[in-house]
Amino acid sequence: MARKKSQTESNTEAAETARRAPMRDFSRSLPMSLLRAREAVMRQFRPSLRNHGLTEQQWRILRALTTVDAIEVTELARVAFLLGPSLSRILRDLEARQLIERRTAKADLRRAVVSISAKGLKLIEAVAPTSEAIYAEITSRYGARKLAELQDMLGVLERSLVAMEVAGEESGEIEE
Amino acid sequence: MARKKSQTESNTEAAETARRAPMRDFSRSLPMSLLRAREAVMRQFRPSLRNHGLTEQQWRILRALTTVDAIEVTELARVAFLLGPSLSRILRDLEARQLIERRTAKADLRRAVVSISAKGLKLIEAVAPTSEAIYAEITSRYGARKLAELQDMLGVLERSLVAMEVAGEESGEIEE
DNA sequence: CAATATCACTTAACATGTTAATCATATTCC
DNA sequence: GGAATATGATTAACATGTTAAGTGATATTG
Repeated sequence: MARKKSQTESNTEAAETARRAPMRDFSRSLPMSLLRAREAVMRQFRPSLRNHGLTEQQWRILRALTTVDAIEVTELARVAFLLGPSLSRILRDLEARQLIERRTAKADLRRAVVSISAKGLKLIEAVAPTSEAIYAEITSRYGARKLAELQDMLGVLERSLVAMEVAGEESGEIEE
Repeated sequence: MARKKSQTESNTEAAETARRAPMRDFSRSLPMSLLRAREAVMRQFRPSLRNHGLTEQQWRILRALTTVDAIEVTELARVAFLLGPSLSRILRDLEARQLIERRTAKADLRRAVVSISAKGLKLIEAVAPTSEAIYAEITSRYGARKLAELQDMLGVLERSLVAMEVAGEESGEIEE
């Protein structure tokens, strides 16, 4: 875990040292690499979405809804990769803004079925050109082939971790 | 785009169709690939961190602090890849839990300098073995070489987007 | 068929992400 | 030197991430 300073230290000097060569190892961890890469990508999209009054997650949901006639909430959560509570809140807001429509399944009153509204479709169509242009620019800068390869590798990584059971509960907190 | 149902459809059937082959294209976008990969990785670490009363971000901060004697808040934000407001809140909490120490720079009263406390170091040392074991397991499953290659590609992606000015303000919009 | 478990959300509570505004100190420029 | 401006950090406000608990509907079981 990177050697620490040893004895009597001057903090000013240490701060200067840190400014010059700061924590190479730490910032190279896999989670950090993924986080920074994703942030670099999303930084490109956010301003455009914001101009249309949409957050990243709201856009994910509307975008997903354009590819189906209707979909149940749980399935939508899976596809848009959102947790239930987040999705619940966002759907409430999108429904209030009349960008989506929601109704209850007749066969099972527990289930709600969601679909995009005409207004929602119009909004998506307004945003899509810019988004696609940005995506094309990213692809062009990074290289289409390399991009496909990267996504393959990410998919493999994801699948190789699915089987890996969560290792967390080492120290016995068995109760409950 | 996954063929849609054709004519007279019962919504139940449509939902079933979506369950089987849902939105391949959408879930293959780069942001989604990165998000899912990162989530797959973090899912391994979160339970262990949680057992020690730490969130992912709190751990990032403490971990970063172990590699320096002291560091200014802005620099810490850069290294731990957190926005100022998030860091501000987290530092307040970590300070209240006496896991870090904070003091004001003598030369510039605006700047705060943060360092990890003995208690914080002890906590990190308690978490580190499990974290390192998980990281080793991930590396082993995915392959060390492949992992290094993936991180290289992520770094290249990140750097190739830095130059890409944010769309929506085509370098025109100078001030205000 | 009634008690119970399970399921599909939804709410609650707290932590962080994100942008804008604020506050105090530093720096610049006249 | 002092007003204008810039900078470091925090606070505010709102949206989402995350886990736990709640609610109503459906499935299971005895």
